Amino acid sequence: MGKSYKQYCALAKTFEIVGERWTPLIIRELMFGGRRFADLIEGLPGIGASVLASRLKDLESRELVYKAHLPPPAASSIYQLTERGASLGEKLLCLAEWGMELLGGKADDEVFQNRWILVHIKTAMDRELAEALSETYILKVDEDIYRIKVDHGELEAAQLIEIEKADAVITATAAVLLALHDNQLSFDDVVEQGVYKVEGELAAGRRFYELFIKAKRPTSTEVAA
Amino acid sequence: MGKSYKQYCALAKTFEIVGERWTPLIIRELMFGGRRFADLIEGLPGIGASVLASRLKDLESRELVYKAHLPPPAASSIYQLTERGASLGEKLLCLAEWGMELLGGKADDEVFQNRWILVHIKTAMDRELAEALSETYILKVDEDIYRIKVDHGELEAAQLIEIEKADAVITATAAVLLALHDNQLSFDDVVEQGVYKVEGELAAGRRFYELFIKAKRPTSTEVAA
DNA sequence: CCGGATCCGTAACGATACTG
DNA sequence: CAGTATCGTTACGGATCCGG
Repeated sequence: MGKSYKQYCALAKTFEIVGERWTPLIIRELMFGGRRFADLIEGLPGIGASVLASRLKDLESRELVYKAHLPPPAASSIYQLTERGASLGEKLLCLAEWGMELLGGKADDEVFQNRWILVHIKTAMDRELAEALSETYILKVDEDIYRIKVDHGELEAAQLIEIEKADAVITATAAVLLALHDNQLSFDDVVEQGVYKVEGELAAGRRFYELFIKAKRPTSTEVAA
Repeated sequence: MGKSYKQYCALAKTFEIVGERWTPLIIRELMFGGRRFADLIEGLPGIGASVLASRLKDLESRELVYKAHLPPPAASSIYQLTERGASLGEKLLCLAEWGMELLGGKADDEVFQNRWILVHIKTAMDRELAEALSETYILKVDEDIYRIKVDHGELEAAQLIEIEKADAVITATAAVLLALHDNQLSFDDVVEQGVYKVEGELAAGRRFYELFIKAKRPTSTEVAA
């Protein structure tokens, strides 16, 4: 695969793996559950099938990813993170946190997939607020359903097939969530307009917003001041 | 520069910068003080001058690095991290922490530079131990001198021109420090053999070892069990 | 349809040489 | 010392094709 840096340095060794094009994004895609080859192709627009195959082989050989052969009648196989691979994923979120400021409003030529909201949620969580909480939310974005569970600062997020019970079920479109995060809409407005629906406790729905969506970075008006 | 992923995702945006070959290592090189073009070439064996120039331009344009023109008679200029660049460096250390396990003993074809000990120290620090401490160490490795200051969990590390006073001055070769970290030598042995010299408080010299050098990962015997 | 392998044109990289 | 210029080699992106 890529050339080694030939340096006795932990940072260099890590970036021999994760510094190759697409590799960190492949790990991101696998962070919230196993995915098939075709799913990955779809989630990574622009990647070539040959590059993906090659990256997956490399990650398998390093035991960061393994291929699980589903029993018939599925007749398909999915790629999953090993425990070590998942621990790398957590570290990648450190960098995502740094990159949060690079994210202004979404440009027209940029792709966004609902699933990435979970990345956002895991990195943007207000840890101070989360310390005092123990709550489970269901988030419905378009056709996708996610479970987000906070337990005294610990966060668990996953994609679901069907709705489970939770302290609050929140329904919104990706556009609304992004606009909320970018401070283009206020929480009260979206609730009032019915585009951020909360079933269950309304206060829990607000806590979800405070925890995960509300921008922690300066708004454009604050920057101007 | 490198092609954009065209994804509205903080992780993708970050890796458009730091995912290019050499870029994370350039930031590593700048983490402990400004360096000249030629210094960088020397610290990054294998990089081409054209690639380095191009990476530095990119980092400058993103305001992660700036070029400081030293006043005459220095007649030279150095590259430095901006504050934002330094904050990225801190995040990179998260990944270095993950990669620590990839570091076995040093291979013969691998390069090692004394300065990287500071990377190691910043990522390997035993945080629990550090919480209770407030101490400054001088580390002399071959011709290089470093100041490492711990203050209740906060760590500050820099390269020095000359020795300052500190709680302990430790003198050792890089080979000894690496062998210590790899558990090939014990602390008591190296002190007794005089290859890990401590001026000042001996106990402080031992704390330095416990804090920064002692391997936190399983030894080969523990793995076998 | 899924999971690739193969081929091909283009862009990035590494090494060396050259310049202010 | 601080780069730029050139050139051969490698990696990537896109398309096509193939076996299960």
